[in-house]
Amino acid sequence: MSKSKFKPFTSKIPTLAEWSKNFRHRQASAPRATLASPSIAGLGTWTMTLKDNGFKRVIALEPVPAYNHWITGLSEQSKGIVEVLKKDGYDWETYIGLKEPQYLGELENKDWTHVHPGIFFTGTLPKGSRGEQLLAQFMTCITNKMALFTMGRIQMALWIPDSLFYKITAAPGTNARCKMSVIAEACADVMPICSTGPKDVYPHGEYHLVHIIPFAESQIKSQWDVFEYVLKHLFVMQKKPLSHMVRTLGPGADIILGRLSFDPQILIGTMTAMQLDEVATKFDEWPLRPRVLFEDASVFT
Amino acid sequence: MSLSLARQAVAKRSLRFHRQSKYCQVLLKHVAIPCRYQSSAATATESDVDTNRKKHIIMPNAGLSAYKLTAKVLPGSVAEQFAVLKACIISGSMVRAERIMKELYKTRPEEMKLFADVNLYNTLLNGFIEADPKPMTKECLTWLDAMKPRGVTADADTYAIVLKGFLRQSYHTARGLLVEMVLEEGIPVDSVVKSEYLTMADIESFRKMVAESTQITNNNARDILAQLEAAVDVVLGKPAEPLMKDSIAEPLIRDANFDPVPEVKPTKSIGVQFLQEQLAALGDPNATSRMDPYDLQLGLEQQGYEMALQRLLYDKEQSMERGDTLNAMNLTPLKRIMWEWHQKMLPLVKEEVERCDAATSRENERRLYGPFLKVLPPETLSIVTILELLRLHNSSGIGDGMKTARAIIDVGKSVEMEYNAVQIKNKARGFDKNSDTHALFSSGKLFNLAVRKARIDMEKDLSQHSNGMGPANDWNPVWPSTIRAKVGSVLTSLLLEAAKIPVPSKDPETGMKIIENIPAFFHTYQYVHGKRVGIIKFSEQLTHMLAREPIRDTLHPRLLPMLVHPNPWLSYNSGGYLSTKSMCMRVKDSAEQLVYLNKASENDHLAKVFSGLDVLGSTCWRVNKSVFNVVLEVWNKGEALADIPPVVQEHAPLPPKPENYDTDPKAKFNWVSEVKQIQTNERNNHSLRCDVNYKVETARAFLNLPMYFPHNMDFRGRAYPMPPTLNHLGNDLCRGLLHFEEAKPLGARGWRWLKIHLANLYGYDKHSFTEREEFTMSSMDNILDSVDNPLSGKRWWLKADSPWQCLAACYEVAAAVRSGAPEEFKSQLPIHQDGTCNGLQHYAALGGDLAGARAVNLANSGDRPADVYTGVAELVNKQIDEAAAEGNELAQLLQGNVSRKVVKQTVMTNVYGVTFVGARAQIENRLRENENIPRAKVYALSGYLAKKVFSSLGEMFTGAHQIQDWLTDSARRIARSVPLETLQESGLVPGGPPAAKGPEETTVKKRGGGKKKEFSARNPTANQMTSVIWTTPLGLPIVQPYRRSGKKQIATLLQTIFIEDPDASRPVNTSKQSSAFPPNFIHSLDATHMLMSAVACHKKGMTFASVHDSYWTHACDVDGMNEVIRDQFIELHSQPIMENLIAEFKERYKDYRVPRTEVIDKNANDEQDAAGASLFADESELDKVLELEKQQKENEKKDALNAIFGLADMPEADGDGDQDEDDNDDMVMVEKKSKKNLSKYKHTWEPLSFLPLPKKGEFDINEVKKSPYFFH
DNA sequence: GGCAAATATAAAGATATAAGTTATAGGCAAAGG
DNA sequence: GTTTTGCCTAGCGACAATATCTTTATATTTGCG
Repeated sequence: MSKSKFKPFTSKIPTLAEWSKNFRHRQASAPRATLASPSIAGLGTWTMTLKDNGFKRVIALEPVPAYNHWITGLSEQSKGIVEVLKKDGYDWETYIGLKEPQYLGELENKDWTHVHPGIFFTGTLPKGSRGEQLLAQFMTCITNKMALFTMGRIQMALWIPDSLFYKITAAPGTNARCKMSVIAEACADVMPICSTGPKDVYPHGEYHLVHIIPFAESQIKSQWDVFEYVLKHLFVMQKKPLSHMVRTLGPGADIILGRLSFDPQILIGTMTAMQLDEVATKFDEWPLRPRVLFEDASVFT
Repeated sequence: MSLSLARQAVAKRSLRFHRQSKYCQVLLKHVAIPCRYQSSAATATESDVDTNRKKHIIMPNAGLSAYKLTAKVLPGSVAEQFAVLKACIISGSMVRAERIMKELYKTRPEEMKLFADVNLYNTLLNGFIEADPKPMTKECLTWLDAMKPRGVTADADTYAIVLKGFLRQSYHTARGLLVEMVLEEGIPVDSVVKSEYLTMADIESFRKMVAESTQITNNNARDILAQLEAAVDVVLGKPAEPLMKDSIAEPLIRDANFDPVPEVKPTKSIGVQFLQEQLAALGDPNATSRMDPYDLQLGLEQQGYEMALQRLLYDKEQSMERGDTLNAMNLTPLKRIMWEWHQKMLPLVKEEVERCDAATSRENERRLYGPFLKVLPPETLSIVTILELLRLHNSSGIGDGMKTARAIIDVGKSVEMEYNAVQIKNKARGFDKNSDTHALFSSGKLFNLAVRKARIDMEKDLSQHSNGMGPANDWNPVWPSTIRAKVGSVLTSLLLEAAKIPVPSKDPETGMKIIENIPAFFHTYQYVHGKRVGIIKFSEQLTHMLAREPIRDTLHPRLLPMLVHPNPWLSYNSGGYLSTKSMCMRVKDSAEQLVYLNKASENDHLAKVFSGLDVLGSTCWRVNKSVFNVVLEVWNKGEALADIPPVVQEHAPLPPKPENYDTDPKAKFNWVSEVKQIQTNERNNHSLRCDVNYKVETARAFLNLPMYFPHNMDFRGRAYPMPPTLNHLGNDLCRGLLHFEEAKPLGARGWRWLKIHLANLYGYDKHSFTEREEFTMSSMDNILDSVDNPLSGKRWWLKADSPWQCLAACYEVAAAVRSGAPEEFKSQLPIHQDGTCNGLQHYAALGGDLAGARAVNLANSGDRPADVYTGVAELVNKQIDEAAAEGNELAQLLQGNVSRKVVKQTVMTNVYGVTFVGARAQIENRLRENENIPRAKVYALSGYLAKKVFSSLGEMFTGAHQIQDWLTDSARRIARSVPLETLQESGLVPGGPPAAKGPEETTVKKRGGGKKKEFSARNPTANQMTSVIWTTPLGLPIVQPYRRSGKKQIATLLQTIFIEDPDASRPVNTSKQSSAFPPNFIHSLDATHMLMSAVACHKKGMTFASVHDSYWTHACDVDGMNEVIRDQFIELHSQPIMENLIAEFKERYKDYRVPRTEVIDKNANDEQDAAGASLFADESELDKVLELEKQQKENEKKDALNAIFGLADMPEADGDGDQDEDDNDDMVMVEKKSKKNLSKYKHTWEPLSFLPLPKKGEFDINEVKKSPYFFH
């Protein structure tokens, strides 16, 4: 049942035209710039596609000299459309640098009622922990309007590995439901565009292109640190009811159960982002809640 | 003191000997025939070879099935069932017990044949007899009859139990049994009467039976009855009360200057005084202060949780009596709340027990842990749980909490220990024998190996498996950790439910004030490196409460220093504390170590090791009151000083959030980690402060009392005191707080050594003895000032390397000086003689390394001690200068910056096998402290320097390095090796038993068929089960424990926990085995040297203590000890240690095979070599490769392009496919090319062999005798 | 009432979890095309 | 079947990942004649 909820992807590769169809509204609003973060090999290709597809300016983030060389070549033949920045999309500093006027500084647009008309972020996330971490971070940045999203409600199109795709799109009650799906659910539309076959790309594995459009307003209203604390603790056991897991938030935290608008017997994994946010809010209001919410046993010698 | 007291003790006990004729007789039998042992000693040289061979315990490889039989390793599930069985018997659930027995015989017949011994049966039978409400004699007889067919021979205890049962029912049957016993089993009647399963009343009823059996006509029966009567008379003819208080017992506290014990803020006391208070409080007012120390020690060990409970109860009742209202009760808030928890928890425990009783066969968990909840009353279970949880506060680096796994296992373990303690206490008859041993030991006789042997033999005569404690033949299976965890989790979860704290709060909606009853503890989780860790946390309110109250209420003391001599080690698990069962070796999760130790113990190989440990334990200590007072003052002031951390009142204010906290993840992250760091620091400081608090508390508790530290060993044989908090291995503070009990006049030499000692402690230890002596004399003003105004004066002592010890030395020196006649001053201060880089000393001795020997003072090297670190630094500097002259930039930067300190750590850790990386890190740290070094260059410089240090070390200690390498290599070979049988069993080598193992075969197939790789020379890891094992010159078998972890998840009530599975097959960790072998081997040698020296010192009447390679004695005995140290070192190294080692290896690993990879295609190999060479040498070739790579990448790119967008001209899959194939072709060609050039390898098994030993150098070990700074 | 098949249940094995990589890089052993 | 990837990185003393899903093994029930 869980699987049937997802749009099945054919291993057939969509053509560029097909792909473009999915971004029709974008074409209408004539994008002025894009960011590409070609994190994995072979995707200089991706940059090239963007170049050939009506973007006015493509800023390519590529820190690895070997690949950088490649993109630079691309840049040269692109007549100034493609611009190479030797920065890593993984680095936080990169996004500060991008706010410089010569890059995206001019385009900053604090109006979140509309999707940012001028900036489009795209790239490929690597398989493994790094990519996962990065995607999760993108989502928290959206909901908190941090980093890239200080510049506005920027839409993204990301190539992500299979496993990540299932996680980020997991609906309440599904097997892949996790912290990241909750945050994604709360702050953005995540829509599949197309997929690769298992061996189409290196490193091997299925990749999916997802279109991420931040909501005008995140559903997470509680204080972020509190929400994160609550989320982290509750998701230790998703198959247990909230009434059980809420106790792990603090001694006597079950007192907030009666203050909720829904049945506390609900299983964690089936809770919606809004419900979780409500828990976080009530938890925050609870006078006896633990003072310190940072509790990383960061024990290094 | 010890002598007079000991003599008294002996005299006193000898009275008991008369009563306890059996012990007396046996003891005399053995001791009175010294020639038996002398003769063997006389022929020792002659039979040396023989004994040497026997000295090695050799067991089948841990991977072989034979191992399980020989080593008698109890499988986990059986161990679990045994524990349950015992718990059932103890709690009277005999029906269940019987069912378990039947089930065991049905499902585990083989194991039962091996492990179901007469002691098990006796326990079971006794359970039937003592069954409530009436003896289950029928079942008893059934199982008695079942013994013989199952190969279990009934013994006197068996019959005692059965007879006891029938005496209450039918004299007829009893008589029949008696006759059967004597005639068929040949068990003498009197041995039955002596059985510890019989009470005096039981024996009394024997008499009654005899009296009522006058009409018996059968001759045999009459005869036997007569014997019985006689035996009964022997026992009952004596006073029935065995533990008569000796009124002549010397009062424990006999210190002339008995000081009033000052109060420690905020805590009061633990330990002895605690015990005394308790005893006094519980209506034993007179006995405490004049109690026999032996009994007091027993009391101390046995002040179980019951005591704590009763104390709580007592306090409570007292306040009630005083008419306190509930609110104004004279209990501290904490105690009151603990009482409430206890009250709340009791019904919960009781309910749980009932639920367990009612548990259906479906409720497996309850059926498993249920019986264990019945071995102790609910009151005890409750208090144990409360106190254990409170004790674990802040353990495992968790702030205000503990890891769940730790908590529940500890609770379970505590329940088990308490249960054991209660068992022992309830059977007081078992103790006399023990105190006899103790008396014997106190007299010093047990250091005579012959007497020791006699004593051990005697114990063996009396009981096969005596542990010196409790009923000799008790069958007491240990609770496997799974059981402990489950039992602990039940109790813990009940406590979590019960323990609440009322806290004022308010409703956030209405703003109404309310009281919330929040849990004192709660179960939660934390993530560490993405892994969940279960935590039990204290609520903040509880933490605050704890902080305000003395630790004595929450810290249930355990393993305190002893008041009397520790019991001598008679077997691997008998010795040390009087009634707390302890192991002579600290073994963690390595069954193999235990097996070898046990075997060695059984075969009497450990006598010398044990007497060494006994000597260490016999050293009597006192708290140094002068130092203690200063410590106390500092502590109460809350000042940070020396090792004492400051009091931190409130949390430090958090740093302000940065401007861009809400927008920049980096900024946020930095701030969060800063906060976390602050929190960790606060936590660390707090636990440091707690640690010091425990130490000070312990010191205070023993302020006027003698202290003994029972010792045991780590797996290499290094000795450690068992009391964990305050001991002489602790930090400077601990050491400063302790000195010898005995005071000995300094004499001229001692006075000199005292002065030298002070200089050493100050840090002035690289100079000649005379210079050091002068240093002390010239510092006299400072010393006196330190003594007179330790805190208000110049605080000179604080500048010392070891301030507290230095202060102690100052007191001693000052007192000596002021006595007017220093040489007559009686000193208690231990004087240290430290090996100079002891590891290297042993290496140098083994390698016969001349230069090395000089560098570490094995040979005299001048009028000052040679200092390896300086030596290495000099050598390095020389090389650097040369390199700098040649223009090496790095060397130039380093010139003049390489001090002794920079290289010290690396040189020191070199013997531990530090790697280049580690060494570089160390040096890096040192270089960073130096401002002359440009930051950016530090890394490169440290790498460069590390290399130089390594090469210099190699130069200075050639022999040592060769040996180190040889050891590493040999260990690697061993750890990779596999016994021939394993190969034969798996059919890799012909010649094995032709598939005799039916079931074995199938299981192997099952496993192999699944997913696991097949066992072969190429893939041997899963079957590499061979640990490196060797025997020290003293006979201690050493087993390196490094294996792959075999942890499994275990379900408990709170969560699953992850613990080592005792049944898991755990292949060795080859690299750890080999890299750790050299240090372990050397440590086993230095441990040997230390134990030898300990015994030798003791023989000469010197007090001895040690911290591994630092040997301590009274000042006046330093010269004597120095001689001993050297003699023992020479004796140790005069043996062909390395030759013995290799011989042992060859014997132990006879017929072992090592996987070997060899090149079979010579040509291919050559080709590859050529190709490899060209790859780097030939420019054009290199270009070609690069070109190829480039092209490959291009193809990849194209490929990806096609894949993603279908941009290729040809539509869809076809084009892609072609493209793919083309690409692949290219790539394959490249690969093929390289593949063609690759050599073929063959994997084979070859016999385990060793490299020849490195050649020994010229150094003559006897030089040590003449080296003044060997230890200094 | 006996035995085999089918089903239920338990044990064992796998996998995901969090989230900046923590400053370093070489040697050796596990794993996999 | 041998290159690539990955791990750890000075020893001992002080211990310890866990929830949940998947697969496999074992126990129990059912079904049948």
